[in-house]
Amino acid sequence: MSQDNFNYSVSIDCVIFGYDTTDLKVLLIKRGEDPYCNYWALPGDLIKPKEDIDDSVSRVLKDLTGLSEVYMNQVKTFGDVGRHPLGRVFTVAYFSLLKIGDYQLNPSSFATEAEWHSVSRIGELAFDHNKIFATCKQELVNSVKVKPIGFELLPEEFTLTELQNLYETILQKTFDTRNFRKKIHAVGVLTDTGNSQRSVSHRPAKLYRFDQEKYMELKRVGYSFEI
Amino acid sequence: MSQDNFNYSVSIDCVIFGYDTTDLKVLLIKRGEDPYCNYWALPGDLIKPKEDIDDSVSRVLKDLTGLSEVYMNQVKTFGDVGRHPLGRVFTVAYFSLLKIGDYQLNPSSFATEAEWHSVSRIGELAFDHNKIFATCKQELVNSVKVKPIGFELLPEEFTLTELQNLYETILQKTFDTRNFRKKIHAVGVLTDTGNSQRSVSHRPAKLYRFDQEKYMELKRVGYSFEI
DNA sequence: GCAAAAGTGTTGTTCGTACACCCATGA
DNA sequence: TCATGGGTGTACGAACAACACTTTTGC
Repeated sequence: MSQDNFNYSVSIDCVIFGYDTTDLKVLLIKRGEDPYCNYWALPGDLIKPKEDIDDSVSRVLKDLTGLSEVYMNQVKTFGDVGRHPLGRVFTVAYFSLLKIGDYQLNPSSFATEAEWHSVSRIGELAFDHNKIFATCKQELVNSVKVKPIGFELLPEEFTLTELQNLYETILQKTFDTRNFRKKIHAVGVLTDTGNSQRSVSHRPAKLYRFDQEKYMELKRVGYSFEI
Repeated sequence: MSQDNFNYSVSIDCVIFGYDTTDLKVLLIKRGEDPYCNYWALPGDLIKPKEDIDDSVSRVLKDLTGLSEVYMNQVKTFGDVGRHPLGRVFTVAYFSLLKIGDYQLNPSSFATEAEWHSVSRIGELAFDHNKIFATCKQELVNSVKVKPIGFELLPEEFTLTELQNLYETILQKTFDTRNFRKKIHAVGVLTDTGNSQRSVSHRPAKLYRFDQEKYMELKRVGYSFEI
């Protein structure tokens, strides 16, 4: 293997999902330079020479949102010959999930502008980012059916109605309230916090918390979640 | 983005599965050069400058086995800083499935030696190939539960017992014969060929064929298979 | 007391699982 | 005729889907 073989560039791109009580959103940045200047794009960056792939994603997430320990999941690598006008750039696509309330735009971010967009209203993105986005959204749908990752999108304490709305939004279908609650309780990864909603003009809902330990235990014994 | 950013190399590696009536196998090559000279390794190659990722995999498969149109599936990209001693090499891992009877080692292959190994008896492989292999094997297990890809590993015409053995081997569990057949027939992607086994010293089994069209139709209407 | 969302149980149906015997062939 | 694997149906229990009314709060 000669030096001639080290001619490529590799980046990561990240489909960052958030959820704000009614709507599934994705965080996009507006590009400030060519190519695709002024287009909305997925946040991403070139991988640095001494940086593992996952670390590169963590860095981008941290720079952009200020958050560490964000849920993330490698989805697929895109590398078609013509996908980047400046040369052969491979990109490793991830999706990640964050609690939208925790997020604050980092003003020193490399992007000129970052904004949440409804996943149902995404226009034409830079590069092949529409394709990447579609793939990652599908992967979110597949994952959410089988792993209890929905919690990553909700605040620490949440009501069962909020959880149900989240699942209905992502999976684009409705659930029967009673059956949904039965199923969730059967899974057994929720803890009743003892708290309730306050100052709502109807019967206040109980607040629950996701129990990471119970989930780990279930995973250990080979449990498979299915909503 | 300056020229300085085009310093990396990208390869594909392929976990090629085959099945020979009792055993799930993987095709490994023996490396003829350093690093890891004389180690068994996953077949793979650097991606060429004008070659899409999938095309690169097809090329490697064709060179090695003579086969085109082999089932293949991108699994994950590995790119840890130290994974390759000669520089920063990312590798996109695929698994693929082929009918072991169709395979003939191409004598002009780039490998010094290629050989089927039982998946249960894999030694220490070159680079991080043990990790890649484990990831791909797990992905095969996940996929086979939910997509009828098992057929890719069997000859054109096969018996239900062969199919059951295949699933039992991959999933490492046993199925009740009657229940297995009920489920397979319910899926409805098998066609009775009208043929039977010949010259077996017991009641000859019917031969079935996988019906690609019926499968496509099911996929179109949003069907989800579950064995 | 009324509007608004929270919360809760039962029943019928479907699906999965467990289980044992006769059949067709070659030797 | 015997050895070998091929092929089939039923009954029970578990899981899932459908469905309506009472409760708690703010105004």
